[in-house]
Amino acid sequence: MFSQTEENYLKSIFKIIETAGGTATTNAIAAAMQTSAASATDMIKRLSEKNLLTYEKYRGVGLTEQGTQTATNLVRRHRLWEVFLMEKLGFAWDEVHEMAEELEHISSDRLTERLDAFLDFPKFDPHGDPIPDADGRWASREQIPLFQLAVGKKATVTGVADHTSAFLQYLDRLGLNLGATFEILERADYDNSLKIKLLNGTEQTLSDKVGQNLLVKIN
Amino acid sequence: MFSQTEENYLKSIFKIIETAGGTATTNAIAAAMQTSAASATDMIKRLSEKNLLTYEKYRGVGLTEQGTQTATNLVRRHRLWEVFLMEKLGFAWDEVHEMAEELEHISSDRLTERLDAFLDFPKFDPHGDPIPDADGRWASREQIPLFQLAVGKKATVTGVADHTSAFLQYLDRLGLNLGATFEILERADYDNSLKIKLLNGTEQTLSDKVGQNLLVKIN
DNA sequence: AATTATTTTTAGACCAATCTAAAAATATAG
DNA sequence: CTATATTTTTAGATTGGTCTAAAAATAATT
Repeated sequence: MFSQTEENYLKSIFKIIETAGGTATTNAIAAAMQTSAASATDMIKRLSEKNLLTYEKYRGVGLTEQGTQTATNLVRRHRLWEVFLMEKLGFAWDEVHEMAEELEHISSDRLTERLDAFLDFPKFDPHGDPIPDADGRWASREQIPLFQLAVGKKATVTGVADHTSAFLQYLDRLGLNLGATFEILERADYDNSLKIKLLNGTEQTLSDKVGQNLLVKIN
Repeated sequence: MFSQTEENYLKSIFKIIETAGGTATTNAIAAAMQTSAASATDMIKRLSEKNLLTYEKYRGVGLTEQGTQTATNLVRRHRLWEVFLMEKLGFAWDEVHEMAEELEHISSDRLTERLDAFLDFPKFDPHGDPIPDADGRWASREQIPLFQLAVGKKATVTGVADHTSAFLQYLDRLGLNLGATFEILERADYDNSLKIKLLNGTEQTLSDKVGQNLLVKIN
């Protein structure tokens, strides 16, 4: 249907619009794809000719109905494969992204649906990000960044805002895997660092940066 | 490492040399890839520059050590994914080939090895074809075409020589899945057709063509 | 409002993979 | 051993995706 490159552009544009809102600029797209603005312009033209993007020169791009649908489906495939790689093949959560980047381009819808069933219709991937269903509907995740929580609250790790290996491995070392539960003991006003206590009794001090990027559910 | 096109050429060349023996001609390669001889020549040059093929103008091509290794690894991945698609996702044996054609290009060796373990290190794929191990060694399949069997013998289906959907679906209808056991009741000298009896008592008449393409193990 | 800076697009070139048409090498036939 | 047929290679063009450099449009500054 579409080339891998086209699909990757589409995913980047989808993400930009999702986070920045409104329209995606040529420069933002080029940066996300780690290429030149000239190349991005070329691809934007191609994708808008295929009715995946709405495009006005110098005014940025938006996604059409079909573009949104295609991008959503890519996200769905990517996250389902991530679940597969972790749950079934035993990979760690910082290893699965690259492989999923390749697997998401396998086009068969029947494969996607059977994989979904095989995995028991998961609603969230190993990073806590929601998996859209076959009709493109998203489960809302009731999660907030840790730093918004008050001292004394108990919380459970449900996801991350920073998907880098460095962060994920650091969390592993801290014992903060997906599903880990802890209590906030105190907050230092000086640098917004947090002291927490895990279920097994170990205490940890978390920087403001961790507090920003760790997503939790209040218990 | 290599492009999907390069990998597909390599696989075709591997298969040609495996069956025809010796060297693969430009025309044979072009036919297998459903393209022109000119395109095949181009790709042959590219692949021999990358040390995957031995090539002398007008004299056909052979595989280098590295070429054989790469092609074997592709066959390994393809067949492992076929096992996955059938055993874990429940696809029928005539549906899995196309999807495996895409999945085999996923490059991670760690993924291949974990998939192999997840599937319990299968030695044969759903069509009875052997799966080479990580070092490129093949399990020998002790299977012969049904037509070579004498009347009165009992046999078990272990594979097929014809991989078309038409044949596989026909076998399904006859009740001759992988692992099905039966006895040869009689052979008609006139057209080499065979009458067999399955374990559940049903009798079937098989044409010579089926006898040629159905691979079995003697019980 | 005029100048400067930034963003975006165009122009022209390149590489991988493909094609058609024609040329060169090899094989076959009389 | 020529003449013909077949196979293979070369030449030149095309498409998708990329690049650099330069031009055009928009935004920011004074």
